[in-house]
Amino acid sequence: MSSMKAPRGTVDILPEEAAKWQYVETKMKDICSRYHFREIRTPLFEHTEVFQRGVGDSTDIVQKEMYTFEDRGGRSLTLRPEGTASVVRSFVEHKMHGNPGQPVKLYYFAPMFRYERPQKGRMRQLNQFGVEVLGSSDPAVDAEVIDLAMSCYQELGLTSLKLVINSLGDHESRESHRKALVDHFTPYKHELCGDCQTRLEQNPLRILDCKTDKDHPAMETAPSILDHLNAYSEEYFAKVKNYLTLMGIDFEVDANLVRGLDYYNHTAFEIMSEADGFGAITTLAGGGRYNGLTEELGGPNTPGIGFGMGIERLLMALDAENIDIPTDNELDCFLVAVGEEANKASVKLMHDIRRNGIQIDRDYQGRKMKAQFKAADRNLAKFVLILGENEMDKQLINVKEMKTGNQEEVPLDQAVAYLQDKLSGGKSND
RNA sequence: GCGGCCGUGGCGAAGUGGUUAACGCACCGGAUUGUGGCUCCGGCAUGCGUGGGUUCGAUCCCCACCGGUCGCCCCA
Repeated sequence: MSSMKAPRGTVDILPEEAAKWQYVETKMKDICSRYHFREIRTPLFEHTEVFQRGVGDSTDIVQKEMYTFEDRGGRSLTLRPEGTASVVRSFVEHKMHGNPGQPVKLYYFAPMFRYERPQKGRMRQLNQFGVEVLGSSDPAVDAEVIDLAMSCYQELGLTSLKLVINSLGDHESRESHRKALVDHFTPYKHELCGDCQTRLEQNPLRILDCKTDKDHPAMETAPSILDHLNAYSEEYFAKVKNYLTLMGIDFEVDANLVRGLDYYNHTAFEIMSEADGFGAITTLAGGGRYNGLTEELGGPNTPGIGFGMGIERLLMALDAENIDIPTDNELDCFLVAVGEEANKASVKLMHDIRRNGIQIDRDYQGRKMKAQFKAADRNLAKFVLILGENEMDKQLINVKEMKTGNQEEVPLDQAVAYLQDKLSGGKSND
């Protein structure tokens, strides 16, 4: 019984909900087209090593959240937990650095899998929309990617948004900062939480992100990455901020924003919802620059930047801000057939109507006319076509416009043309 | 992985240690031989997440497990 339910942390997206997904996807794709990004579809799973190297061994994702399995050939495979590693692997594999149009601007719409305890806004199968730009280290690209993400939310009507950005600097800056962090926190090592004691050695940057130790006095005086940026990194960050300002995009700099994945450097950003009642989880999207990741995955040194955006969280945010997604539930026509002859004729008639671009459905329960009309009403049919014995005798159909209640007799062989006229006329009059 | 709360028909929701498990919505049928609403009548859980235990007897008590939910960690 219970094994016949959707696995923990997964959900079925039923038709009513799926309509919203379609709307959102259409909007994203339209925006991507305007920013000249093209879609890429990579496999649902990869060799485990792609994520170990791409996402980073020290990350929570790799350490405890991956769906890893062995296939019949003994290969270790993993359901993708995030999008960037797969896209970069594909970029390297297909040598896209040699493609004519550089940089390569890609987007994807794909399910991700993470083995976690489910809660509001956190699923084991989640869906992300994301983009990646490979082949440019122009800060204008960083700004463009952030702008694209903000456009997605804003064009859907969201307003309670907060954009937070930071710079993690280049390798030299990070090393300098790392040393400073280790020097700073080592004296307090025994006062920090267990995770942070480990982080002190593996990735001291992430101590700044710790919620457990956030009130520790040493946190306040911790060296900021922003004080360790070298000239190049500082200028880079300044340009990104300047471009955002030029576009009128509000942001907040948070020196403690470090992001969970190992591959980030320079620009890191997060977009959060500030809507009431959004729950404990507020991050809608996160991303950043990952120069060096291509080399990690065996390709030539190619700069890159991208973000991932949770669709479930986006829909939650729309809900929290009471934004209704327009869904067209109306049905052009519903056919009411009574009698065996009419039943037979309706099969052919519906076929013709559909081939001519008009929607039509009918009753298949053998119900009486009244019940069929009820069904037509429930399905929000604009027109009901009535085909009974009387109509069959005269080779015509009765067409009733539900909104007005008007009913007309139409010769059977003119039904399609009549409906086309009525339906197009109705649209242009609205 | 840790903690709180929860688990009764398609949905919402009463309920009690002992054989009719309320009610509302939805759905189906009838009153209405071919027309959407309303009204009225009728139908709709051999079952109370699963498995054990306590008991003469459990949906109701206990335990475990599963699932949901909210929060922690972390993230989308």
